[in-house]
Amino acid sequence: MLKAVPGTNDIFAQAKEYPFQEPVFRYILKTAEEVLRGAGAQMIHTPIFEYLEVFQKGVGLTSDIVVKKEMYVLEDRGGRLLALRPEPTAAIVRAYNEHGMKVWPQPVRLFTWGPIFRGERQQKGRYKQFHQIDYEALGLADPLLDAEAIALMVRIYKTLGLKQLEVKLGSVGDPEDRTRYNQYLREQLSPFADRLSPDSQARLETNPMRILDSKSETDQAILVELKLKPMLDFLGPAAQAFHQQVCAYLDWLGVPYRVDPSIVRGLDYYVRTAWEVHHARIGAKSALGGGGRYDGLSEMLGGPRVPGVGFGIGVERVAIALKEEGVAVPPDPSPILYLAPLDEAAKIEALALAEQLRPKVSVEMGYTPKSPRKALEEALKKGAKYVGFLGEGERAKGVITLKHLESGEQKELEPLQLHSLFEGPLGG
RNA sequence: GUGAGCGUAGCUCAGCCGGUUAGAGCACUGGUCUGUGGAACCAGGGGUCGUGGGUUCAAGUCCCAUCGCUCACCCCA
Repeated sequence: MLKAVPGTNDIFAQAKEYPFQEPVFRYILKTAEEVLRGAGAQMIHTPIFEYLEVFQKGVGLTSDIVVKKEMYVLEDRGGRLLALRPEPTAAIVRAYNEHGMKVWPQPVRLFTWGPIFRGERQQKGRYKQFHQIDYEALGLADPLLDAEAIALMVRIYKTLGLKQLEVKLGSVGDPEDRTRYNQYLREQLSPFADRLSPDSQARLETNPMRILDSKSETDQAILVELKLKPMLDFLGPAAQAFHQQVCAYLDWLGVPYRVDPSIVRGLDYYVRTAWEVHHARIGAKSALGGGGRYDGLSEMLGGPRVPGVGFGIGVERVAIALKEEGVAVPPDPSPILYLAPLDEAAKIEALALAEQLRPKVSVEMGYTPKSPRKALEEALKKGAKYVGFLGEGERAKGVITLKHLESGEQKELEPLQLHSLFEGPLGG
């Protein structure tokens, strides 16, 4: 039998894996949408695939997404290469440029949500197709926007009911700063090159900063031994001031964070502010989401200089965190009325009545005639408020028998009376 | 790509030292109960025991291979 691709999930209410239940996803998306709309951001949906170049250039040639070939690439009829989006930011910047949003009042603040694709092997909290909520503030390079983005992100988590959060804030500096830092790291680490893990030896050339968060024990031992200075010590005056301003704004807002000098982002386009929000119990990957500033991204895509800051929230990881913290998620709504046909002829009568009452009243029905007892049990399982019986007796009198499940009260009503009953504030 | 653990009903699992016709609970359908409350009892449907090969009089059980799943590494959400 064919199965879903490993690392992808069917998301529906009864799904066995708790976090991947549709009501949980809806709760997360709805909450995020309320927070972000409430903050004046506007929803945008970009296609889930773009020309490959958008992500190649946007994400950076030394990023793992490109280097390790984690993008799903497809070929269009004309031979153009397309890619399923491995992250949303580059596509949003592309859209900003394509639609001339630079003439709008700046900053332009956008958000989106949807599936993201990366060719990775599945494990807990990591999937080939996962979902992100994404927020971007474009067109203005002000640390106030960085602080606001962090505050909004934290607000989303808190509104959802999460408590065990930690914001790790750092700065990756400006490109010049990073060049100086990488140079410093190469100088310090080169003498130990042969003792480094193979991965890290390669990184020594391409991106020495990545060595810093290597999980290899020998690498870490070397790092500890060398007492390397953190990136933050290499910030130029501008980046330094910017970082301090972000911190000051966060202090002013009362948003708790911890400065983490070792924060390194996986995507090449980040400059200055970089942060991650972590949660205690998500499995090996504890990041609930991350964000940063990417002032150079637009130019990498061949556009004008457009500063920007934004974040991505991993929906699956938030779902796992909600489960771990035991946060109750609103269930699917129950029907108000359950119509129970008691014989064959009543089936169409029930459906016709349901159609008349819908959509004002949420009506479900039994599609197979059953004994009143069975019908009652089914209505209870569905969580209905009322049961309407339609059978021989009702047909003769032109009524339906309506029973209120909680009180047990029951009366025979004509269809018109039924309509007016549900006119009322709660449906009686 | 690498490593480890696990594959028996839709789900959770039991199945001893290899031994007759492969089991339980949940879920589903029906009956007890022919027009009234989630129960209980009874019955029923549902299985290529992941797949292929080997050992054996005999394999769900032992051996080999293979596939799948999960977790972890790398890295990220």
